[in-house]
Amino acid sequence: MSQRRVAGPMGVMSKQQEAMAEEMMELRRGPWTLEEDNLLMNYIACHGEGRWNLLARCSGLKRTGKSCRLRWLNYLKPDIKRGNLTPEEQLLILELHSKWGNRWSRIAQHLPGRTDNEIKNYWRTRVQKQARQLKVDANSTVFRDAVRCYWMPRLLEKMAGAATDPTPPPPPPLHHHAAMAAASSPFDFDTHLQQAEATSACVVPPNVYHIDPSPSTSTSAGSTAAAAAFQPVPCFSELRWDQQMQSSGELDDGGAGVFVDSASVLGSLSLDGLDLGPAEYYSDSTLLDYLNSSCTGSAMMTMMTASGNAGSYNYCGGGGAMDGDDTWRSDEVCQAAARKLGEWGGGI
DNA sequence: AAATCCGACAACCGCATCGGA
DNA sequence: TTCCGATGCGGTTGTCGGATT
Repeated sequence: MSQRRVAGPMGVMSKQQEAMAEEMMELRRGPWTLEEDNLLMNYIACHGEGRWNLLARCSGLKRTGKSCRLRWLNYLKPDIKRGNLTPEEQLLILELHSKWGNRWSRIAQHLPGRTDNEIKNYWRTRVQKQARQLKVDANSTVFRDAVRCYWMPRLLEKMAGAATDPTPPPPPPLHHHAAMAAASSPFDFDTHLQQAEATSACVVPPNVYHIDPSPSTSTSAGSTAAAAAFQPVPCFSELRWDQQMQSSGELDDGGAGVFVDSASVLGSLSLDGLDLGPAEYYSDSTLLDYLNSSCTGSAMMTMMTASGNAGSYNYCGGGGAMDGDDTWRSDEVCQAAARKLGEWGGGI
């Protein structure tokens, strides 16, 4: 783009002439007004999309063709979907980004109504922020593991929660966790994605995943990572519990931070007044499964130990307490991920 | 109540690519 | 084959509104 033709019969201008013309036209910049939006929409309604520079000259808009195109594609186009990204969409973005990196427009093709700009902003404001808080690079394997093992399951829980009956289930049977895992049917994301690509269809994964239990062995950002699937594992709620326990001082778990140590204290448990029975019947995972599946908001859990000490803990897991972006906003989440990754040798 | 901070998102900028002359 | 306008893409900046101090 180093040279341009001198103005000739085709009406092509030199750079200087172009600058002068721009100056005369006083090209507008910054936010679009309602009048400009109407002008643009009317012009496109009459003449269709494309030929953006021509549009800019002929529509009466004092904008560049680029600016017109961007305004239309990112904001005015009728099929643009507004509002927060759904958990399904967030999950898809995470998954596709792990495959393709910053190929925003390509990712956007799989989210009907969402623009590349919107997805890019989402990534920068939400995802990269979490990476910063974890003090890792957003493209690092460590962070991808955190996404895969913590964030994605959380989103899946939300998706599952939205699709199920809101009434809490009865207290869990023993080994409830294993039963849930066994009930999950496997889902291969890559296969699903390939089918969708072949048909140009929207890729929305089903709610049920099958887990790859070895996060630190995750491979490249390619197909293996994408194929990693998930079960409803105990998630960040576990660590919230853990923090509550440690900070309370009522039940000293020795700082190990594992709920099962505390739960194994002889005694009884109750949740919002509902007797859950002897504490020793509960492993951390069965209890957490129950909490995750039954508590849509906060709940008060009480533990009475054999020695008569009572401890009450406010459980803040479940869908209701983690609506929206809170999933990732909380400091506990970051600390949790950091600690877990440390356990895996993630080296934060 | 005012000042400041911060997150979200719209918009801009520079570069790459494509296609027509 | 070369040139150059049009378009697309990704990175960055600017602006605004809500939250916090």
